[in-house]
Amino acid sequence: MTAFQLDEFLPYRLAVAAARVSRAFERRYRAEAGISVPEWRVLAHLSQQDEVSVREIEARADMEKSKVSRAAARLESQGLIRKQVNPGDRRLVMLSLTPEGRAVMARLAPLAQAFQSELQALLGADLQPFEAGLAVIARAKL
Amino acid sequence: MTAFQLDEFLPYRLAVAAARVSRAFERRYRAEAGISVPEWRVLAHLSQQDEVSVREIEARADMEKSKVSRAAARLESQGLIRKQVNPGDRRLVMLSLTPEGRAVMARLAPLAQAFQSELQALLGADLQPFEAGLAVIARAKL
DNA sequence: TTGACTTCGTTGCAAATGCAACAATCATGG
DNA sequence: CCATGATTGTTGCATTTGCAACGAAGTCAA
Repeated sequence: MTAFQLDEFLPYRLAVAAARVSRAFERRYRAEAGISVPEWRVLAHLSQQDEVSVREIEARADMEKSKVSRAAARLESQGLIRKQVNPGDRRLVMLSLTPEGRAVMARLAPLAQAFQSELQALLGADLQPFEAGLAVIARAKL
Repeated sequence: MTAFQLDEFLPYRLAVAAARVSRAFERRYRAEAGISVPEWRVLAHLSQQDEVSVREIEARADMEKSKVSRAAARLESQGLIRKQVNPGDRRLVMLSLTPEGRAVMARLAPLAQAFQSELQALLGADLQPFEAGLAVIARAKL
């Protein structure tokens, strides 16, 4: 039996790559806006959809609802988002960007674009299949 | 200005994919051996190299040294690894598998192989470029 | 309407985490 | 030899995390 090789183990390599990329990008927006990863994700979600409930972010952003809830609380106390109870279904809390939050995203979006471009250049010809792989994994039932 | 699309943001997609894969695999070895992700990583490293210091694992496994240190402490108290001071350089702590640890890895390695095969099948023709992408990211200076 | 059940978001709590500080050890230059 | 600085691993501490429990709100059927 050949010994197990962690170096060639896909979940491991994927985790390491993701952590590296995440940390690198986090350094940039942390320096620019002083927010954490969960906060960034919530802001980013809100920037592409005006009113989103905690539940929806949980489902789409791969975050525990308590994580979303706490990130939202911090963002609210920083004045970047607003939380309001949905009148139609009072269990739902609708999150939306304040003008300050919108301004922060306006500064962050170019950073994100630039970082993405770096990554794309790095991947070169492998970019398309790489993205396809990510899509497959995101959809797969594991 | 086109709105920022989190769905198409590579770091985000990579993080989500990695987290999904990690959680899925963790469920399996957790059920089989009752260990955590950091503990699995340490064990796996030790199974491919007999004696490894905390420092080496830190460097290669993308883990904080305190994380490695604590995972090693737990594994030692479970009787899966042994810690001994390196006589040549007494700052170094050499970690190695006990027979019990080796037995656990013997049960876990086939699980890992099976999981890897699933992933490879999932990725299909995209596998090679996908792995190439991971390698590029792992090497890149971000 | 009532009562049982579900869904949503928050919170308590124990565990995990990252970072800085630290002691122990080693290396290096004088 | 000594003194200074670097390296290694552990620990203290504040923060973050995941999970379960919970209250509030909604649904549905009888």
